[in-house]
Amino acid sequence: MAIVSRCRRDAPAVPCPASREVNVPAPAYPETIRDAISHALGSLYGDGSLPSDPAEWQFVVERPRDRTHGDWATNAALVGAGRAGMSPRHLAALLVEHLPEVPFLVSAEIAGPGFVNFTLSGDWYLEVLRRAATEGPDHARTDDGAGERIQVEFVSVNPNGPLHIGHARGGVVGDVIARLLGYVGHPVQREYYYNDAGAQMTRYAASLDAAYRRALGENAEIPEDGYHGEYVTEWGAELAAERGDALAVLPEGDRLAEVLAWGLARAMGDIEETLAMVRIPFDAWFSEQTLHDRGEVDEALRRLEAAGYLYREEGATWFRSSAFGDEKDRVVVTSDGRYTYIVPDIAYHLDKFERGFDRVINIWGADHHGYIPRLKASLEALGFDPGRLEIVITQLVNIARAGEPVRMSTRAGEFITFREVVDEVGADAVRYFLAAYSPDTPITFDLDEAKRQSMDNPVYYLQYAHARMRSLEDYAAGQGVRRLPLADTDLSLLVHPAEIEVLKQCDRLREEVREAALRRAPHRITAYGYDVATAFHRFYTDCRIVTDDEALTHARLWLVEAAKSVMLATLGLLGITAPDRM
RNA sequence: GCCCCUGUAGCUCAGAGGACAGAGCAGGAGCCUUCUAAGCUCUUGGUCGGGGGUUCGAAUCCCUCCGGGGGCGCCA
Repeated sequence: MAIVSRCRRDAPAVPCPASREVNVPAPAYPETIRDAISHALGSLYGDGSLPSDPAEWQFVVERPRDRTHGDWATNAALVGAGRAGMSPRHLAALLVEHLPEVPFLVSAEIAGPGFVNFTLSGDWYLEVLRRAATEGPDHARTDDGAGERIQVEFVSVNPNGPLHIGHARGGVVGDVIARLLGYVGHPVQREYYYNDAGAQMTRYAASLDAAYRRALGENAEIPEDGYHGEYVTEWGAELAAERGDALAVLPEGDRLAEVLAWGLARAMGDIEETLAMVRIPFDAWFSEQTLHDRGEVDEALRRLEAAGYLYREEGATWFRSSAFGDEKDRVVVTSDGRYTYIVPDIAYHLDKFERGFDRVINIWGADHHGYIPRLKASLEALGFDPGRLEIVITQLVNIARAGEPVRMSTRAGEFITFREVVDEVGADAVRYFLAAYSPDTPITFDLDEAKRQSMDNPVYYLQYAHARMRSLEDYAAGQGVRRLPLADTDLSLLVHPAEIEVLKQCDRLREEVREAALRRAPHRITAYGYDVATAFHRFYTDCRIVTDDEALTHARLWLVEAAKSVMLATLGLLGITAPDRM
């Protein structure tokens, strides 16, 4: 049936009167259009109009950049023209003629070099409203990821000091990615891996021990290669205040073990607390020590050996990672018999896959990117598909004050802690800022600027939209307006361009989340939230919601309800609070 | 030297092969006796770092050159 091709070119941009149909199942866009195109191409192939099977054509159905081109567009005719042996526009015409009837679709027009632009009826947007308003913030969830169990491992900072802003970026990016993956249906586990067993912890203990003894009045020096941050001094004093000289009198080995245990708990406590301040939850905290205790570290090495990828040279044991694309082989056992850090890391990743995750996503800082090839090499050597391990690299976060960069180094100790940043700027603003840029983009967080411009911060723009929605509810209630049931509301009264624009933005939620999840791109959601807020603020300015016109008031209140559910979904995915008033 | 990221409006950044390259901020001009002006409208501003190539079509993919950031230990 070719009915759609005969639709008027000047089809009204505003909705037609609301359909009185009650139980029309809502199709999913753009999938429905894609199916219709495939169907049309199939029948063209079937009747001999196409020389080859179009089933393999890689066409897309996407939003046209220019809004006047309609709601959806496809490049199918451009993609297939070559193989069909006809001009794109001619193929597009055939395609349009063979399109089956599609609910809510009012026109399919050929445009430009051979695009087909699709326009949906206003009824579709009322369908969007109904769904969003009645089902709440979860209305756009999908089951795309139902078959793929994913673990997101992030932050994973060693427990030997406070978190800094770079760690925080990984935290926010990982957290939002996990939320996105969950929204599109993946079973997701969020895990924090901490190294409580290595040389760094020994150094940390020695540093803390020195600070502790200094606090007791002893003449102790923090080792050259130790940790020199202010917090070490503070925590040493804390330990002294808590335990007095009870540890100082122990033999050195026992004392250091005690200090290490205390310091580990102190650092982990600080880290957990800081993460809680910015609403970054974890399902599991995985200790490296447990891998040693269960023999998994030895086992990992044994399996590499059994696979034939270990050899001895210059007194050390090497892993032939270069056989899997790494630039050179790596030492796994040092000449004095100690494992290098990669061994427990290999054991850890084996453990992950043996726990049944189909995919493992690690969020790492840019300074670890060189480590990816050897880790993937180890998985491949042990028979795992390295493609199941995915590393998201976040570029650096620089801190600045009044435009002056602040240089930071954990070991040198000169750094501003994440906790301080949160105290200064607030959890919502920090989360927004850290989520708003592509992980590939280095960012500079200027504290003075963040404070000075806090009222211009886009996060408030989003939150303000929500606060307005809530305040409208309260105002309506105060005027004695009780929203009618949706079925008794005449949504066809919603014809103002600003109203339609709100619904069009609401309609984007599902596809935006899908794309952001697929691309591991939290920043798409901050941008989308901004668009929703813009549409809403404009609607608020252009249309008075609560008026003497009762029917229109009810319709608009339902529109507000739909927008609120989309805004809540967006803020929820970003982990940003939705204030009732500002 | 090798590897990764990056170069788009004055500034900060979106844009994973499509139509006329977008947004915020900054600059200019306006909008509050009515539901929150933390808001809204209009507007100025571009050799997508340079050069080749692939393609019907390139900011996007490939090569090369130039600039910026980061990483390259028997440290984690």
